[in-house]
Amino acid sequence: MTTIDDVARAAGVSVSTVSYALSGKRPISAATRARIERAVRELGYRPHAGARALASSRTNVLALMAPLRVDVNVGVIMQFVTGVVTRAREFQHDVLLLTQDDLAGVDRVAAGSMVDALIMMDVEAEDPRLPVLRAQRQPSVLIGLPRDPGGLSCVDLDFEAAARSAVDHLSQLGHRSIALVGSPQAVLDRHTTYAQRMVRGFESEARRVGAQAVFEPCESSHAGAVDAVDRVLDRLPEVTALVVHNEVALPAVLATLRERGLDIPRDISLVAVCPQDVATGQPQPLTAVDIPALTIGGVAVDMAMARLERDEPAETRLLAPVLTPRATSAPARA
Amino acid sequence: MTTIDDVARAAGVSVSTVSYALSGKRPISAATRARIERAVRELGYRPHAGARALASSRTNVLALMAPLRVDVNVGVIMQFVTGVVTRAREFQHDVLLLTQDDLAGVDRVAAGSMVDALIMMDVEAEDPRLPVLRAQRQPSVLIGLPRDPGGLSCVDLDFEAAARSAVDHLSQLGHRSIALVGSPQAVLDRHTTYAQRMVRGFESEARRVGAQAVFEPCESSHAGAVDAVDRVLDRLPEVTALVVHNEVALPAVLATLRERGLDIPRDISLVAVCPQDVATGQPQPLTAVDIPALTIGGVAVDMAMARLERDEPAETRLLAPVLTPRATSAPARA
DNA sequence: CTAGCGTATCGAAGCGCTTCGACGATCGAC
DNA sequence: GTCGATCGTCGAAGCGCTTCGATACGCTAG
Repeated sequence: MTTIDDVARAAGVSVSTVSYALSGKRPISAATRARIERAVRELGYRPHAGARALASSRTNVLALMAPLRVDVNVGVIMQFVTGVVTRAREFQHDVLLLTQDDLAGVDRVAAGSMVDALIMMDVEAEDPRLPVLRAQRQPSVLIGLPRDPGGLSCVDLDFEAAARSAVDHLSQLGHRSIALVGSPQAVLDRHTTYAQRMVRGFESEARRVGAQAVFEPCESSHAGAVDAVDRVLDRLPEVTALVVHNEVALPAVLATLRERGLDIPRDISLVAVCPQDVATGQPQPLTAVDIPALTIGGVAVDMAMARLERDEPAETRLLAPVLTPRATSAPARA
Repeated sequence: MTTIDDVARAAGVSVSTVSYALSGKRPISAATRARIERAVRELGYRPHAGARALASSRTNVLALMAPLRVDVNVGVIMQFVTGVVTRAREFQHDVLLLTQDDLAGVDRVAAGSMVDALIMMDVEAEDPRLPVLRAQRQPSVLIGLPRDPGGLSCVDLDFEAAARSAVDHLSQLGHRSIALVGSPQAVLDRHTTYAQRMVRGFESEARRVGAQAVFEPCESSHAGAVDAVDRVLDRLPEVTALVVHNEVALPAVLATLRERGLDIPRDISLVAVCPQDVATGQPQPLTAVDIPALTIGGVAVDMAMARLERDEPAETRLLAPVLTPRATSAPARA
């Protein structure tokens, strides 16, 4: 292993000069810097991460807790993760991956000084990890919105507004009977707030525009989708529009509607709440409110860095929804 | 931050005694050990990862390079990752996540001593990362099979055998005209060997059992699936069985067959090569060769640890395929 | 001509841990 | 009663880096 000592010797300067040349924390003459850079290149020098962390109490690593179960929406999670990793790299940080259920992991990596900050996905209303996060000296950022952020930064899509904009869009097209096919019951029971915020926005906006509204949770499977659609048709036979907030069930929902003899958008309009690539990857491009997972992941990193580098206080950011009309929404028939 | 010094003082012993008590590398009397453990607990002591890495040249971190693009099969990747993270924890290791394209990342984390070993997914025949991996002092494990492993450990499903067992199963049911709907052309072009091994196994086994065989690549989209199915029906009108090795296109393939008036398994049998949960999560449970992604991820960690702890030499492990007959394969009609 | 300043560099301390060699005490064997 | 092992513990060195204070030098201002 080549160390900073080797570099210093090769460049004919002291160790501290090398350190300052590489970090830029003190002025170094152009000539000296050049000699050092040359030595670094020729020796293939890489600072030892552990030594650096020990001396500077900065690790240049971020922890990311991701739900690695298969029941949740894998695609969206992957995008969050990608967003985090990509943006982290732009800040010279690497990402340590923890599983959602690894409560002890938070303490291990934070108290053990393995990371500079933590990012946590899929937060629940009363998430048991929150107190643990608050106990650490490193800042953390939540993707999602607990009941009480209390000192932790949060970022998420404004699902309430997303639901409202979906209902609004449909209402403006003349629809008066709208159903929400949502997250699985288990997700609601878990008090994952995005699901609840979605329902709240849906119901309040329907009330405001004077539309009939029913909400049905939907398991993330083919059978679950069939069930949910049938329950909707049963509870609200005059339904002319659907808001679907369940990427996994989406294809099955579409298929079931078709099987029930309903044409989209002739008989029934549909607005999905899902990532853009899911919306455009279906047999029919879906009118949808985008879930900008990549962006959200990136913003989470930005927020972590803001606290780290300029120790800005914790804040909550809710991203405004963007609805893109595509092929699946049309005026209600008179 | 509480340090090992604090613990030593609290327990009334020297620093080295604390270290030995915690690592177990030298015998410590039960009484002393108890005092130390008590101090650790009361002070909430956590060893500083960087300091430990510096002193011991062990980081207890594994690097995992995962393809975080969306075009590949996200679900399977997630399972690999989960398998790796879960198993790594059993060896007291954490996982640092790198993106596939981050070639410099390999050098950064390995040469910078951030990790003890590297695991790389989605290996191509002539992967440009291989020389970089070979240049590091840390061992690496590939998930996949390059043309020349040359000193690197490899683990993967035996896709050639998987294809053979699928063809065999169909052949025994009397099918004589079999098509393989496979990976996207882009994956083949990239020389991802699992796709090639699949095709090779498919074609050789079809030849052996004397069945007609055609292979069609298939884009991972609805349109791509429709295309692929139509091309198959066009090239081999008498086809009675399909092997599908493309989880993303799977639902669309099933839907297209139905749309073309073909009933499964009455008119056409189907064997998928996909993770078990995908096979059983379809509208109809699929006869399938399991891709045991979780297991493979775990085995990758085992192999890394074997080299680390008992420095065993590099080896290649191909997991034997398991075909489970379900609802989509039936005897060919006479 | 000198006081004072900014610039470029150096030396040394210290970050928190592991590990090696040493040492006193205890014990069984002769 | 003595000798060597064995056991439990300690002290100190050292892992590779950052950072603080000091220093040396060349300037400019007065």
